[in-house]
This record gives sequence, C-alpha cells and structure tokens, in this order.
Amino acid sequence: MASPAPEPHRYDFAAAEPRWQREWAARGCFHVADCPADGRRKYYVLEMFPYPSGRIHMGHVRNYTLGDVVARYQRARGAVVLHPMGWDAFGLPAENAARERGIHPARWTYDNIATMRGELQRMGLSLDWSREFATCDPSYYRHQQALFLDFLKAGLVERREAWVNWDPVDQTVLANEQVIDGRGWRSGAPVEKKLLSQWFLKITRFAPDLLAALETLERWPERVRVMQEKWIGRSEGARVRFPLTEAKADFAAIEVYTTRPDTLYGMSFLALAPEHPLAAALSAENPAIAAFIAECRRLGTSEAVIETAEKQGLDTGLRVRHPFLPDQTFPVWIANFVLMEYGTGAIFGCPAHDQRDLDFARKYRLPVRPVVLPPGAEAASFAIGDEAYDGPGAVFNSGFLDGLAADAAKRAAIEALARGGHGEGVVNWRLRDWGVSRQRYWGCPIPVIHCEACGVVPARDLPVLLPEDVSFDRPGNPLDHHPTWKHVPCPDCGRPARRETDTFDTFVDSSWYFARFCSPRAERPVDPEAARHWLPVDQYIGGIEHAILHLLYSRFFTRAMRATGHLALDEPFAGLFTQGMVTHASYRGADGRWLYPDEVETFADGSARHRDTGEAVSVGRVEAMSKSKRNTVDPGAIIARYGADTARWFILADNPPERDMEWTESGVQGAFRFIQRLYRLVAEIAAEGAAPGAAPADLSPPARSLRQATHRAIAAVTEALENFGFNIAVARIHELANALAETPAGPGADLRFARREAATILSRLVAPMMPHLAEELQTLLAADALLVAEQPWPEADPALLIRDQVTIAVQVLGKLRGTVSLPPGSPEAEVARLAMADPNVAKALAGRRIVKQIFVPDRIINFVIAAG
RNA sequence: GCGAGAGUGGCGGAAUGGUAGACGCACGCGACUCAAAAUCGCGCGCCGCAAGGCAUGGGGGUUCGAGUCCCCCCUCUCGCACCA
Repeated sequence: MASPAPEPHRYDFAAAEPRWQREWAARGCFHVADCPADGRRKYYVLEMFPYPSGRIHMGHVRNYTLGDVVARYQRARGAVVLHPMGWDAFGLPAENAARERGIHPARWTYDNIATMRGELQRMGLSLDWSREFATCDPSYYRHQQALFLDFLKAGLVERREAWVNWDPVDQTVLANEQVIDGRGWRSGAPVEKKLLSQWFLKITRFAPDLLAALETLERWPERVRVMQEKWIGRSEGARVRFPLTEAKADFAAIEVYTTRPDTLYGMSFLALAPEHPLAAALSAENPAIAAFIAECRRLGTSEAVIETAEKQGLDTGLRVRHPFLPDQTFPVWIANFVLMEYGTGAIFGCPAHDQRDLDFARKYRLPVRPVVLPPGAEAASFAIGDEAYDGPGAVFNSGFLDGLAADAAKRAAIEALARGGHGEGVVNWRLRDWGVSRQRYWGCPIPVIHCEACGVVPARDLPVLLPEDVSFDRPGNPLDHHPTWKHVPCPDCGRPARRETDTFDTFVDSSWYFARFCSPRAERPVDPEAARHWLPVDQYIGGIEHAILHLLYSRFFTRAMRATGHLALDEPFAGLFTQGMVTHASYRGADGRWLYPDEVETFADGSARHRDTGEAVSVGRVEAMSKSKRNTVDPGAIIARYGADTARWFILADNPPERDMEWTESGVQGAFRFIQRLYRLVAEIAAEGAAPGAAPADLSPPARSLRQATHRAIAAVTEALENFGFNIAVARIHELANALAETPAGPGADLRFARREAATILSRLVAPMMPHLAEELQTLLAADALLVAEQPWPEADPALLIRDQVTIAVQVLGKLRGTVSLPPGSPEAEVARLAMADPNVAKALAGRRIVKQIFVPDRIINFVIAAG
C-alpha cells in the first residue's frame, strides 16, 4: 500500500510529526534540571529501558506510549516531569554478534543504539534526551564499580565458592535458562557442574525488610507483591541436630531444618541431599553411594526430568539418635528429592504428615506413624493411606506433646530441643544471595585485584576499563585470554598481581539506573540533592517478566545504597504498572512454513491467502509476537505508513493496558481514520472564523448541549487518565467528537463559541495520546504563543456537568417497564406520578397493589407489587 | 499440586448493587461516484411478524433489584512448583 497522498483537508502526518518533534526539542519542552528551583510538584515517570538489540518492537512501542501519556498528562497538570531514557547495553548478544560477524561488541551496541534512538524519537516521546546514557558507557559503569567497592567495604559483598553450569566447549558459565535438556544452548555439549569462586551480593541480609516493605507498596500490582513474597520465602521452624550413632568424616550429628517440630515423634528416617557434604564424604569410600549420587546429578540438570522423577533413595547404613526418643535410632538415607539449596540440605522424614515423605516411605517400606489426629478421628483407628495428613489436629503418640494443638506443640517441642541442646527455633528464608560473577567480556569489570600476598584488593583509579583489543576466536572469556590486561601490580604492595576477569551480571547495571537518571552527569553515582528531589520514581512501567528479579534487585540496591550513604530512600518505585504483551495472529503456508503478516491477505470470512502466490494460508493462534513465528509487525513500517500518532492511538484504544492486546491491521486503520476525521472536523470549525472570547450568556439548546458534552468529556477523560483507563479515555473522546459532528454550525455566536470550544478541548484531551495531532489542531484553530505541550490541562466547569434532564428507569418488581425524563433532583412523588402515567408501566401495575416503592434519586424507581 | 487473574454480542471491550452491551472493529443496507476508495446516513446480542421473552461460563443464595456481593462447580491464562 502506498502512503496516503496529502490532500487539502487531509492531515499530512509525514510532514507534521517531524516538524513538531523538532519544535519540542528546539523549545526544550521536556528538559528538566537535576535540582529544579521552582516549587512545583515533581513527577518521575520511568519506563523500563530497552536492551539495544537492533530495532524496537511493538512491546517497546506499547511500553513507551503508556509512559508518555502519563508524562504528558502530568506535565499538563502542572508537575515538573522527569522522563528519561537510556540503554541496558551490556550483555551476551553483543558478544555473539562479535563471534558470528566479527563486529566489536561496542560497535554493534552503539550502532544499535543510534538506530533505536531514531526510532524512539520518531514516536514523539516527551523524553529529556539530555539525560541519556548507556550502561556500557565508562561514565556510567565507573560509578557502578565505586558502588561495588563501597558495598564491599560495608560487608555487603562476599566471595565464595558456588556451583555453576559450565559449558566445556564454550568454556563459559551458563545461566539456568541457557541450559536446555542438560546441554549448552550454543554448543550442545553436556553441561557440567563446576565449583567456582564467585562474587555474591548479600541480598539475604535485607530479606526481612524486603519482605516487610512489600506492604507499603500500595501502588504495585498485588500479584507482583505476592510473587516477591514467595520468592523471599520466609518460614518459621526449628533446626534440629540428630547425633550419629557413630561419627563419620567430621560429622558427629546431622542438622535438619523443619517447619513441623510438632511431628518429631512421627519420624521414620532422615534423608540427605545428594550434594550434602556428608554424602560426598561417604561416596569416597562407598562406590554404590558414589554411583547413586552421580545418577542424581545426571538427572538433576533437566527440569522436565525433575518434574516426573520418581523419588529415589539409598540407605547409607548410618543411623541417628532421636532427641526425644533416646533409645531409638533411625536410618540415614540419601534421597533425590532433598534440596541442598534449601534449609540445611537434610530433612527428617515424617511420612504420616508429609506427602513427599509418605511417597518415599511407601516405596522403601519405611514405617508410617501418625502423630496428629484430625478433629473427630479416633486415635485407635486412625490410619494413613496414600495421602499424608497435613491439616490441623491434636498431637498424639508423642510423649510430652500429647494433646497439644499444632502451634502449642511446636512451641513446646522447640523449648525442649533448646533445653536439651538438640536444636532451636529459627526463621528460614528461601532467598539466596545474588551471584553476580559472569565469565564474559561485554559487562562491567568487577573492580578488584587478586594479590598473592594481600588477597583481594580494591582497584584504584576507577573506572577499570574494558580493553578494546579483544579476540573472540577462542572459546572462553576474552578478558582472561587477553595478553596483558589482567597483569597489574598490586595497588597495596606493588608486586605482580592479576585483575579479576569476571564481569557483573547485567542485572546489576539495571538495578540503579533509575537513580542515576536524577543526575546523570554527576561526579559520583548519585547527587544527593537531585536524588532527594526526584526519588522515588512515581510511576514505573514495564513488563511483568521482571516481576521478581529486576524489581527485587533494584529494591536491594536501594537498601545497599542507603546503607553506604548514597541514597536516603526506602523504596525505589512508588507506583508500578505492568503492561500486557502485544500479540498477533500467526500464519502458515501449505508447506507449514511461517509467513509474515505482510505476505498474507485476509478476508472477511476469516480465510487467508498468500498475497503473491494465492496459495491458501492457515490462520493460527493469536500469540505473543516472536521472530520464530514470524507474527511480528515492524513499528518503523507502521510509523512510516500511518504515523506515530496512529500507532499510539491504536495501542491505547484497543483494550486495557494491563491485558495482552492483539495488533490488527483493521484496528490501525480505524485509528488512522479517526485522526483524519478529527482533523477534518477541526479544520471545518477553523474555517468558520472567529468566535466570541467568552461564552455568550444565552445558549440555544444545541449549543448548551454541546458545551455540556465538552465539559463532561473533560471530567471523564481526566478520571480515565488518572486510573490508567486509556481505552476509556479514547471512548470518551470519540463521544465528544461525535457530539461535535452532530452539532451543525448555526448562525448564532453561541454555536460558534460552543463548537470552537469543543474543538479546542478536543485538541487538549488528545494531546497526551496523540501529541503531534494536538499541535496541528491547535495551529488550525489559532496561532498560539504556547504549544499544546506547554498548555495546562483543561478544567471542567461544574455548572456544565449538571444535566438539564435525567432519564430515570421505571421498574415493576425489578423488571424494566419504561423510563421517564425529568430535571435532576425531582421528588419521589413527582417521579412516581409520571412513571405510573407510562402506558407500559400502567399495564404492568393494572389491578395490583403496590406494596413498596424503592426510589433512588435521578436513577430508578421500582414498584414492588403484591403477589397474585 | 499451590497461588493469582480472567470468562459479557462475530471481535476488542464498557458498566459507584440501580436502563447490560458505552466506545470502537467487523458486517449489512443506503447516499455520493461512470466505478472504486474515501466520506456521510441508517441498522447491528439472541429468539420472535409482533407483543414479548431470553441473555454477562454453569448451579444455588442474599436483595425491591446482581455482570457486580456470598457459596459450590467448570474452563482458560499466567506465575511458582519435591522449599521439608
């Protein structure tokens, strides 16, 4: 399809949009100071910054449109709005490009940024581009290195050994999602578990506060808070030590974590995780144990296997004593379902009251001893079948705990454990410390130096810059291979030492960018005054996929930066909005290959053909846009063909922003038609000539009605925008446009005024959503010293929000039988009189006695009649 | 399995316990046109000629009145998933 040719009375978006973008930039409409001097209200709106992958996609368009509406609306409402943009620019794709195409990661990244910046600018976003930065800029990451060293000094960083997924071919660490069916996603080689020294940020130190403060995040989606709460995973229980009958390899006892100390008397076995140190020690002298552990490790890498894996175990032959039953001993097993990462990596098995333990006990014929009696059950006859009982009840078969309810029994058991030195009550957390070491080139260097004599020494002279002359023709970390880079003298003793060659997880980069935007050129990570002024972010907008990691890491960084004196802030994001995905129908040709929407012509009956070959095309599911399904639509092409305002308007109009939206060609065209219609409407009014400056005192009914519609629209659109109801705002704007189109020009000044007022208000109301069109409409109506982008938000006149007549529903026995029209505030008797005069109502009431009359002023009157 | 959310016309969706389906898309008819596009007008939940009846996943309940509140069930989506 060719671009629509400009015609008279046709909006030429292709000329107008760049013109207004230049005008906004020239006038610095969206520029704000780090520390604004005036006393106006501040508002910080931030969208999750993009990874510079090459081109923007529709998800970006949706995200940044939503944020821009908020920013422009808040600006019109009188706030000084901080609305910045930058680039989450470190990461693996840049290294892949280097390997595959021989382009340096920096070159690839900055080229992509240039392309994508242009695309975002063509969207007409009201961004303060003077604040732009990329996380791969040394001027950004030097401050990140400084923060890390401050965290190190404050004891918020730890170096320790940890298991990683190791790809032996690529010689690199893999993230969990890069391991597919136990193999590296690039090399296809079986992944190995390897123990490496890694840097950890001690997020667990803040676990209690990260959990407790979730409650203060009132403007966060409930489900995000729930997801974080589960991720942090607080539980209360007890640590219990079971002495071994015979000490083994430094172990005199095995420590277990349990949330059910009330069921200790129901113990039937103890189980270790295959990775438990004691298991490792045993495997050294017992080949059967070694083989079993190896088998668990082999199966352990694939999630699909874990889901279906049967419980398996091996009796080690060791036995432990029970703290409450000194004359009994229990077997120690190694079991594949016990997790080393949680608790102590060992459990006590109580099959009667834990399904997993029961499954295990049945398989290996271990005893099942009930110790909690469900209400109403008989102690003598109660037995466990195939289902463990984890409900409430009274403890029995349990010595001194008999008769107690669960909570009391837990307290009593913990007390007894403590008294006997066998254990204590503890709070346990699921949250792990955050491993931030990555064996990669394209990331922020971790600024430490390893010295044989002095140990870990913080680097001086930040930034520690990435070397530019690196080669990607060998597997592994190019920093490690670099001939000279890592060899440096120790800053403390001056002897030869070596740099840390690991770089930071890119989640580190995005954990504090929101703060850097307040003072992006400051000589320290954040300027305290700027941070105090702008933070927290008033509205953060992005995808739900970041519900846990990114948002939790940012919350951790806020606390760590507070602890090191960089911020005085509790929470980074006061408001969070998570948008839905952009979806599209998918198409497949006769041979099953995926087709791009551009290649397909669709028909009203739902069928589709190939545009060129005419072959039948099957229309598949509507699903998230993805390159592999080819159901993507390029924002650049849409903007070139229809303009940015069309894309923005369609995105906002289609459905509520938190839901997935379906991108359709007809929807885009509908948005395009509405823009043209508005333009024609306003152009026509502009041609009518000047209107009175103030509203004439006497308004004819159509003029009055139009003015009321105008002011109702102001009130309704305002309310909708306040609540992220953009689709509702669009509907109300359509209504006003319809009302205006239906009110023809008349000879009187009153109509001229009302029509011009409606047109002017329309231009203001659409401005946050279609900013270019708004400027163009205002230009049609009058030359104004101020751009729409500089105009205040319109205010509704309360007098015009009152209706002359209201329609009141008339019900008989709850069923609608008619309506009556009356001035608002009409008394009940008057409404009832008129209602009963309605023939339809009269018919329904004929011969019946009215028992009761329900009246809701201005809304409804309901006659309740006697039965029969 | 656990948790969260959602089921309303052909479609996206609207609706402080008070006229269900606003607004849009699609579709149909008409006007304009040589014609098409664009535009404008009318129609458009289902059944029915009509009167009217039936309709918000299904079933029950509260209420003068339920899409909305309560209980049970079904389906779908998204998280988490052997967390002791």
